[in-house]
Formats: sequence, structure tokens, C-alpha cells
Amino acid sequence: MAFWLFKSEPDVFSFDDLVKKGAAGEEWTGVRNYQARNNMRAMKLGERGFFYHSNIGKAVVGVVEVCREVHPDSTADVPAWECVDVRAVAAAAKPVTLDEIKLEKPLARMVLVNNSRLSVQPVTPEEFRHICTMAGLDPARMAT
DNA sequence: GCCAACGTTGGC
DNA sequence: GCCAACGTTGGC
Repeated sequence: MAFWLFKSEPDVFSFDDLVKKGAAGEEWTGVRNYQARNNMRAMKLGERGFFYHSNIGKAVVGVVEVCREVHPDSTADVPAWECVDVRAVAAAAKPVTLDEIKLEKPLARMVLVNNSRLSVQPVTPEEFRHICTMAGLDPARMAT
């Protein structure tokens, strides 16, 4: 079981927007970076990840779940681009900001901290549990 | 709004 | 195949 982090600018598509999509979730379209695409190719149905708001807020605001494995991105004009579908699982009781993440020693190696431009990233199980706890979410419940 | 970091493109 | 130029992302 792997864990992930999805970045989105909230004025374009926010966690609340995903919540409104309900159990069906939404395609994670628009990724045009091979590393990010390869991360999505590696995702399995049911795997969990964080929803991160970039630029505005700069915080982990919720947990999402992969509800459809990789398939062609319907917004792409070339077939190389693919995406998964995700749905909202839980909103963070307390959003975890990038500043707070940077202050945590166990999170110093996160991709979010070291390669801020990658829009779909892997997260280690330790990082996932740690941030869930900071967000006021039960890590055991979130990881299932 | 600026700029550093990164990825991509294209000339050679 | 190298690397300069350019575009984009995202933190500040």
C-alpha cells in the first residue's frame, strides 16, 4: 500500500470542489509531467493520499482515495497523458501548512519540501501517519 | 510581482 | 548528445 500527495491550486480546483463530487470522485486531469504521470500509473485502487492546496493556503487540507486506476486523460490532445480518479475521504480537522511541515524533523525528506514543483508525489507511510496526526485525523482509519 | 528551480525544446 | 533559451510552477 503506497501513499501519495496531489497538488492543486484551490482557486482552480479545491478540496471542497472534490467533496462536492461525492463518491464518484473526479478525474485528476491536466498533469503534463512524466514523473507525475508515472506516479499515477503506479497507483492502485483504494490507495490514499493527501490533497494539498498550492499557492493559496499552502497546506494539506484533506485525504483522498484513488477510485479509478490510470486511464487516458480526457483533456489531453496526445495519448501520452493519463490520470487517475480520486474522491474525498476526509477533510483535515486542522489543515497542515507547509511551514508546519518544514518544522517537523521527520518530514524533512518529503518530496513536498525538496521538489516543490512535482504535482503528484509519493508519500512514505511514516509521513502519511505523521501528517494525519497533525491534521487531527486518525492515521489508522485514514490508511485503510 | 519576483525569481529560483525544474523540465522541455531546438540549434548546433 | 550537449547546452542555451524558454516556459511553467510555486514559494516567498
